[in-house]
Amino acid sequence: MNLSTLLTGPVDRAARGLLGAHLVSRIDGETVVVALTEVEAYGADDDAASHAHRGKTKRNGSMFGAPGTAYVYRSYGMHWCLNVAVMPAGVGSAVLLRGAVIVDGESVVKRRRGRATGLTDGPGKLAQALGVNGDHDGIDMLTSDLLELRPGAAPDGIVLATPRVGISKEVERMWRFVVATTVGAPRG
DNA sequence: CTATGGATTCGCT
DNA sequence: GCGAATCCATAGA
Repeated sequence: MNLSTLLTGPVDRAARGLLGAHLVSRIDGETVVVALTEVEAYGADDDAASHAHRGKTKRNGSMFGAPGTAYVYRSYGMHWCLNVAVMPAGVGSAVLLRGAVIVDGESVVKRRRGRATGLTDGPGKLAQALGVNGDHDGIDMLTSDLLELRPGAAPDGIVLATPRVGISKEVERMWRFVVATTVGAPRG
């Protein structure tokens, strides 16, 4: 199955299927490549934990974009979080990219993050590692050179489904997917 | 108009 | 383990 097909389908399926996919960032002229190891699915009206729950707004508009559209939002006033819009345009579903392993560009990431460990094991960290900020909201990651999503090898390990992190509603929905071989998988 | 509440991270204890 | 840092769209008056 190709990425476009995957991203047009149900958001929990898409999230699970994105594990192992590669994300290539060429932001600021520096290349960083990561392989996704931790994602969360966020639905539309029926998912009270989702930003799209109360409909389309200026802030979450990209969530309603075509499959593969980047939805970038500011979290807690200081961090950026990167999501991939899922389902046909007009439907507010997205997959939050929470964690990854670095495939290429580790030195760039260390410089951007200002540290040598814990580089990409959290949504804010991952966005910073890739150089993603509010300017990149709305980018089509299936066609952009700046931020490109491309198929990768299936995850080498068991995939766990757990409750999502940091939310207060819909806690029982098992929509966080983590590759179990990720050593020290956070808050599992 | 003002108040509020986060899909978090880091440093200090 | 705990709390501070810090933005701004949304909701309510």
